[in-house]
Amino acid sequence: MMRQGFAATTVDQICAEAGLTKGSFFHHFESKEALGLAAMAAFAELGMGLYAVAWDAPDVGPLEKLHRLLDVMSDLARQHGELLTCMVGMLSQELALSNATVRQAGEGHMEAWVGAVAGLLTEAKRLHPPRVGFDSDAVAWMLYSTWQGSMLVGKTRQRPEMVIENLRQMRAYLDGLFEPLGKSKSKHPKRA
Amino acid sequence: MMRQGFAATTVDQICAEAGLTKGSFFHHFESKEALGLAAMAAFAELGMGLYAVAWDAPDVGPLEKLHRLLDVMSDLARQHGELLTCMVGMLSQELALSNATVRQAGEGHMEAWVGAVAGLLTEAKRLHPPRVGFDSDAVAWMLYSTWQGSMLVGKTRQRPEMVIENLRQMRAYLDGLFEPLGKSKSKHPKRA
DNA sequence: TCGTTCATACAGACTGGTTGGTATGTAGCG
DNA sequence: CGCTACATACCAACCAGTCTGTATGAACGA
Repeated sequence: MMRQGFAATTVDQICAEAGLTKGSFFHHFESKEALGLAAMAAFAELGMGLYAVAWDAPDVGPLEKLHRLLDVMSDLARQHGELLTCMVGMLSQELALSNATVRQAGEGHMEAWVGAVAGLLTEAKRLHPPRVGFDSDAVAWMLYSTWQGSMLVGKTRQRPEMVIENLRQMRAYLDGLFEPLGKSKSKHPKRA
Repeated sequence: MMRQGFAATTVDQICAEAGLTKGSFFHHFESKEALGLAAMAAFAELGMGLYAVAWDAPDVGPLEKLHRLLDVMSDLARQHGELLTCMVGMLSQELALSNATVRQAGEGHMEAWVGAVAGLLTEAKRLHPPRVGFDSDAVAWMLYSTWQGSMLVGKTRQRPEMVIENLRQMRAYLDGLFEPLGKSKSKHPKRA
């Protein structure tokens, strides 16, 4: 589904790759749509597990956690190269306007990521009062949108370096929110 | 295709909506894929026409042109609301990894937008030397990725306000590149 | 220990509707 | 006459989903 999209992926193909038959498929899944939802959920859980090593790190400040999150995302881009694709973004793009169930599921998975990041941003605001205020949710949605867009464009251009470069700029944007000027600029030296 | 994706949109459906028959369809298009490519090209041309009113404005500086471009994009988000979708992003997402022709076409359309924006950024750098240097192409790709991602996420959340808010933050990011601090902050007062 | 029961996990054949694409014909027009 | 723009009829392949059957194994009573 990540390679071909939802509609172009047939149940027969899935069964062949799984080494099972259609009878078995429809024993486990009520419909093809149900599998799509399950695939999204499984992918999201997998991803959240990876992200969690960043934001669940003990004895680490919220700003550092955000940087570690960007590290994880950069690693993903490096490891998966031209095949870096998000199941949630993929199925949402294809089905959001024609399938309300999938749309809501995608929205939910997105909210989970954004909720965690917004929490870190709010905590970071408390510890490092920024010069100009900002809305944690708005910034988190912005970061998520850029992340999704980067994977989409990076896939189309077959250029994972661009995704990493975009993440570098996200880092700069984030730092800019907390370090308006002059402050400890090299606190998080050239990562990613 | 923007509502359902490429694969889920049948030639019969297209013919019905166009008020024509299949015989006629395959007289004008060699295949369904050819229509997809044509749809992408038509959409890109339409979009570039809208963007052009920003970057082809006479007697206007490059930075102002960039801001007008963001104005155009905000207007698009406002006007199209929950249906704001890019044909290029849509078909690229679905087909980039399984259809090389569509992938290259999508890449080409993306490059056209990015090329124009990178040109403006380079010109702006000449006129308003930024405190820290940046790569025009990298920033342009970042902006485009965020634009694509915002449309994707905004569609999934059914929340066009988020797209507009993201564009606001893109504006701030852009300004931050040229106005490190203290300078004429309200040169482009609360637009978007 | 053994037979019975029953639910689960799977296989495989089948179907009715659909799909992209083709073959053929024709109306209109310069 | 010949070319373009369309229509009609048709097809073979395919698709999601169904139906029916079977192997396995746990639970249980005697």
